[in-house]
Amino acid sequence: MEKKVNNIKELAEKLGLSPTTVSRVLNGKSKNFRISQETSRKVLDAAQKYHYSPNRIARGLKLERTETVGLIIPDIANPYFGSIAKTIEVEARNSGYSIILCDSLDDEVTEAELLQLLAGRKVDGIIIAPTGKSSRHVTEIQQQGIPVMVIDRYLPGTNLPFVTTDNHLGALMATEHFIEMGHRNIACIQGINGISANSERVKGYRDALQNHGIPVNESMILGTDFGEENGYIQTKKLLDLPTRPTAIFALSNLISLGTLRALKEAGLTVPEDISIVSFDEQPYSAFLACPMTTVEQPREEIGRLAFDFLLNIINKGLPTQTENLMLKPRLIFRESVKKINISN
Amino acid sequence: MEKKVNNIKELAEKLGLSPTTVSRVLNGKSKNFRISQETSRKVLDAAQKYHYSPNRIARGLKLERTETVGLIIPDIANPYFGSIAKTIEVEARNSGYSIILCDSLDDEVTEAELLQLLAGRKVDGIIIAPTGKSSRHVTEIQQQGIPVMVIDRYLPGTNLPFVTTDNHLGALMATEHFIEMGHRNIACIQGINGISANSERVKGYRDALQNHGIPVNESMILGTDFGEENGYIQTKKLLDLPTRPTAIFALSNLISLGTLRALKEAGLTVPEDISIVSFDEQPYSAFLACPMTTVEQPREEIGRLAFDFLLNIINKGLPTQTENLMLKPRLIFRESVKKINISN
DNA sequence: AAAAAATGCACAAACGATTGTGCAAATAAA
DNA sequence: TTTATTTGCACAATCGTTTGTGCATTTTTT
Repeated sequence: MEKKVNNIKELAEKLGLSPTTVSRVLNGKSKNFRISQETSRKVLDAAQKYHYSPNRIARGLKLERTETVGLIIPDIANPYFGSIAKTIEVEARNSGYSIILCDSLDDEVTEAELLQLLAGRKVDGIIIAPTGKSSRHVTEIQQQGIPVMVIDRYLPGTNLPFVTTDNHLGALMATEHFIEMGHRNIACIQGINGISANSERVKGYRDALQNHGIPVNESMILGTDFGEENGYIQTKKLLDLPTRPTAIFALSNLISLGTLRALKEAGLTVPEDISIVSFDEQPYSAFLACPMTTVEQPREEIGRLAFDFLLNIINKGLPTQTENLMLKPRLIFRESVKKINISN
Repeated sequence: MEKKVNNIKELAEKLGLSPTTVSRVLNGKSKNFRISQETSRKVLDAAQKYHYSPNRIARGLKLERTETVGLIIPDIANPYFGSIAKTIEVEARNSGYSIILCDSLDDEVTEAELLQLLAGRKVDGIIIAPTGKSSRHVTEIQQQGIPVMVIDRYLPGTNLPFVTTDNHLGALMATEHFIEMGHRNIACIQGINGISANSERVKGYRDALQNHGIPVNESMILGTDFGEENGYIQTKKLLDLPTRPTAIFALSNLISLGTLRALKEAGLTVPEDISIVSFDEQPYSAFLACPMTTVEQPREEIGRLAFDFLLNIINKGLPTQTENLMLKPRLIFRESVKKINISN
């Protein structure tokens, strides 16, 4: 095996050529600069032989393009985000990009810091699943000229392009399923109040009820965030109510896990004692004590489209308004919703 | 808000100083180069005022240090790896490093490509959860002078430093639990045959049996990889056997999910019809149809230690042999193992 | 007061690529 | 044969840092 060559100058010297020529050949610009076929071939062969590949840092400096994309995720340990991250990474790699992964720990301050960090690292673009209600720090980054793509939710009042699930539809379908099964007193444990994904889901829940002439009981909409603990706490509250709901709509996979914990503690079983539908399909959904009916989000598609759009913005500087997309979720029917008497 | 300054030269001009001085102050080298307190203060103030932060690409080029670490994971959608990735990212960030995330898709060829990719991106080090049996491509990277840290398993015959769970102990504990509960015919669905994590677990399984004078039935050790499908297929095979095992030890969280699917299809329930213990604790483990007894790996510790060690190697060029660590797992008792008659 | 030492900072090269332009040599046209 | 055109490549600047060294000026020592 030939000794590795470390930079373009060394390779050029071995070939008796200038770095200019080598660079142009390696970047496929031979034609534009009238490099002869013969020279081109020699350069390419030598590059292989000596295992030369351009230093991407130097390249990035000169080109002001790092072929790197920042990805900010509230919790990469959550398989929902994990699988989105996976698709994004693979999709990016296929286009020559790498992903700088950042976990915002579901914390707005951290998130703001991460955005600055990524800007400092000169990423070509950022994909973010925002954690909080505030969007100032995100738009600021956009105004600094860094292409940003929002996933999982959108940020109202901004022109940040996004790709999300149609959360309203998902919640509508789930709630209608409850209603069809005879439920009237349906609780909704929400995530962060005020962010779009949550608002849309709650709105879907409300709309479904109203469409069927069922009054919305505001005390049945409760919760503070998408975590497990929230699901646990809110469920306990619900169980303490004089008239318990017959069904719980959990707006995230972690919330429903918390709900299950609270129910178990209380010695209640699904769906006999209480029915559940959860947002976010998971590999284990089918194997829970009671196989869970879930709203499945098209995670692969979200990831793929988010990166593709980002790439478009990076390359063509597309007007960002056009890049908004809401994908249809799917309701997966299992056994966690019990059919009950309408009279109930 | 003051206009942003884009490079050190601009900032130096505003201050009437040279880039040299500005750079030295910003890097905390004022003393070494006798920059006056007054000048230092001015520089620091101006840097804040004009929102200047050094271009990390240029810096990386000059210093030959990118403050970037590559992370190669077989499947980031798997929450086991997700939570390891999370700790690593946070730990790295606290030390000024960023993570370039790569998903090897559990494919050796991809993994080899990713290692080259990361080398080309001039990462300061690499943390890898290797996917296959081969370790050539990993040691090659190490020989190129890039610090490498292996997690989740170790690569025998190399001097690649690693931090893993004590897989032998975990499997030993799990199998002994089965035995104590009266099981004698215990199947073991393994992952990739030949990699350390798997071999250690299988060895733990064997040793537990032998310690108790139970002969090892080789046909009860089966399986090809850590995926869900493997768990499904092997379980079906086991169920077709003339004398079914009374217990299944699944060597990964995905395998046990596959096992559950097969059992469900066959109309069998846990633990009445068959007992299970699974490697890898998960948030949902407690809420499965039958709450699962699991072997929990110390994921946070693995991630944290892996990065800390890597940083040591990067900074101090420590001899890598000293950085090996095996952490104790914990057996979490739930209800998936039934007590049966010894006579059985 | 002269010599020595300390103080405070700047020059310019280097990291490894890319690129606008320029300039011979070879070929074609007149 | 002379001029014009094409072919094939190289020079040198540039991206934004960092850093070894050098050089005035001020302060201290003798």
